[in-house]
Amino acid sequence: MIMSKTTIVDIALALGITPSTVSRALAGNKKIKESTREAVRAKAKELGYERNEVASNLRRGVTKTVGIIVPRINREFFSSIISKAEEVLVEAGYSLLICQTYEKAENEKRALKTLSSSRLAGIMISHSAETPSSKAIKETIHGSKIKLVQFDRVFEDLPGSRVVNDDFNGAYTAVKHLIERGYKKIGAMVGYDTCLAFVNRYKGYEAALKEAGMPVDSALVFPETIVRETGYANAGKAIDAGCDALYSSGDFSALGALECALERGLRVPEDFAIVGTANESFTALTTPSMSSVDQHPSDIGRQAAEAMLRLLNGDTAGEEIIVDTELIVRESTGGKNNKSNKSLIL
Amino acid sequence: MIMSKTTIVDIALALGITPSTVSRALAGNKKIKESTREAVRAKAKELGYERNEVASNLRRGVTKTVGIIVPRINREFFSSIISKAEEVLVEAGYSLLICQTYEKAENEKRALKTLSSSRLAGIMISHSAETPSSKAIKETIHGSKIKLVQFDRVFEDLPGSRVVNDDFNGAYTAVKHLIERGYKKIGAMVGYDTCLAFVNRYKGYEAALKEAGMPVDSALVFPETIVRETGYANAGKAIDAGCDALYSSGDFSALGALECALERGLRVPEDFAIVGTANESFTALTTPSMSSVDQHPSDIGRQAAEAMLRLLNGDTAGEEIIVDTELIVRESTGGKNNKSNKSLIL
DNA sequence: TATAATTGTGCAAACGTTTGTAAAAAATAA
DNA sequence: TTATTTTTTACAAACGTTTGCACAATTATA
Repeated sequence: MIMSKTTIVDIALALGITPSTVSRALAGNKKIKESTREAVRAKAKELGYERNEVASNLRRGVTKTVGIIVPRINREFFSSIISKAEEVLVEAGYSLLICQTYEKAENEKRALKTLSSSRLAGIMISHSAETPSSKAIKETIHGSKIKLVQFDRVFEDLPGSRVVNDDFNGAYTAVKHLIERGYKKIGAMVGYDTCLAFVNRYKGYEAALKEAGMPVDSALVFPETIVRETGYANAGKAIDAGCDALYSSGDFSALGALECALERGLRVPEDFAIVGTANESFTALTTPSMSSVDQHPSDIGRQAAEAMLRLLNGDTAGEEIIVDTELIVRESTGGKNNKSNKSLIL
Repeated sequence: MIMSKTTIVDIALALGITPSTVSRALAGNKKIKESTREAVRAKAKELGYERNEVASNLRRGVTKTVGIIVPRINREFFSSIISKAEEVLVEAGYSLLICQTYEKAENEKRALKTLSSSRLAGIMISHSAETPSSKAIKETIHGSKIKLVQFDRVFEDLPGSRVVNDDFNGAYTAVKHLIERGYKKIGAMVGYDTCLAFVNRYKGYEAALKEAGMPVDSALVFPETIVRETGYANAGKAIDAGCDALYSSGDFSALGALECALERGLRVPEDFAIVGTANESFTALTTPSMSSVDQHPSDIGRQAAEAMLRLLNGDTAGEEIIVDTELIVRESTGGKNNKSNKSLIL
């Protein structure tokens, strides 16, 4: 027995009332008599009624869906953000649509178009590394009531809210830790200067050195070093230049650096120390285990989602939220073999 | 200048034609004169027209959105599936909505309701471990034209397509490998028997032993062992029972087992061998590195998405797709220190 | 030239809901 | 009782698109 979906009209007909009353009753409108509301609810249940969100969305001019745009879904950092954001949004009655850009500006543009076309309530975005400016988003947002929350990788000239790590402090703390452990020549593997997060981390590195009265040597700073291969290669250069420690803007490049140091017969952490960024779960499992700056991606996801809900409720026009970082000290900087890692429970 | 979105009516008015013609022109309908089509396209661009998908969806009775329901997004296995599925679906003009169940049957039910209410074109689902039967899904699907693709964790009494690993063979190959390496008493850490995948893996384990003329001792089989803690605990029991090798249905339990063996002073792989399942990226980084059965999650994601597209196109009523597994041999079973791992490139 | 076939557009209804306004019903006040 | 207020429900339009059918315009056939 194939049955077409029941509508409010079916319910109205069955009860001898009008669709508008049914609609209001189901919405819990106080203007509708308690007894009618009950009758409607009962009949709805009886007929297996399910609201057609599409029709509702069209009429209301906005959906109960939020889109999230990230470079890649299968990156622990992003999937943790998405996971928590989904939890918060679902709790508030919203759904989450995902798009990934693979770091391509072009894909980001396409994703924005799709989301805008679907009249989403809001967009949460972490820009692709290749996106040169906020132009494409500005055009999408302009004149539409769509709400915007940027996280992690943000542009500062866009409306809406932003959620970022305390990147400066994360790097500062990591480098200060290296200094306190007695390392004398500390290099840095950093990212792209189009990206604020990387710039701020570099500043933190610089500040920690200056505070300790140590020179900042640009020959020991390796830009655009965020993958394993470049980490491996540039660690070699750093070692050749006499570094006894490396701060890295990423865990994958730190992993490459660790492999390079070990291959060269250096003892880690006795001869050479490494601290990474992101606290990817694998950092707890390398030998030696790696110190890393945890970015609390779950918190970023929660904060971003909550900021979105506030925008949607009209509670705010935009805010800037800073999520703190946390240095996890492990063997690669002389800590204990702390293999525990929440993300590896299951 | 706040401008409300342009509609096809605006375009029609501007060109002195009707909305229906505009609609057809934009759809590329051949019945519309080439010159009109061009004029419409030009005007649409000029006015910054963007199709209202919501209205389109309502009229057509179906959306261009597919929902995906998984236990957890931030699990490497699932995020890899989602990532590839998203890529395939976007390519075909669909969007992807995500829901996670945290392994709770109740959340799965709610997710299904949401997706059904939003009139999605299809649902891709990997069931929560706690979902006892296909009942909830059956009710959601029943009488609706929504398409269903199950992957990884499936029920066999549901319509639509299924994408699963060759779990039997994955386990069989892994255990056979242990036998060939000379291990004599091989235990198994398996999952829940409500889940077909786990059952099939157990069968593969059993088959490999039988084929080699080795006894299958139920005292060496540890059910419901998929997390690190139970892996650690049950590995202790296995060692006490005289095992010299363990096959595990998961990498996290295998990790626990590895830690247990090392703590007890056993040499891995000389005294004790371990092979896990899923080839999580961390398996390449432990010391010793761990052998594991790769499930090719990306392939699962691609196959599931393509199966969904075929269902949506009406090319098929349902199919069963088997994705092959691949044993990655590393140090924990006497292989070389193969640290390379595609998921760790960046 | 008339007729038929073909091609290109217009008309209007429909998708299922929400909501402003009007009207009916019930309750209260005069 | 009638007038007034309050409560409850109905009416109808709207959201922006798609699409079956009808009709007009054009071209081909007789």
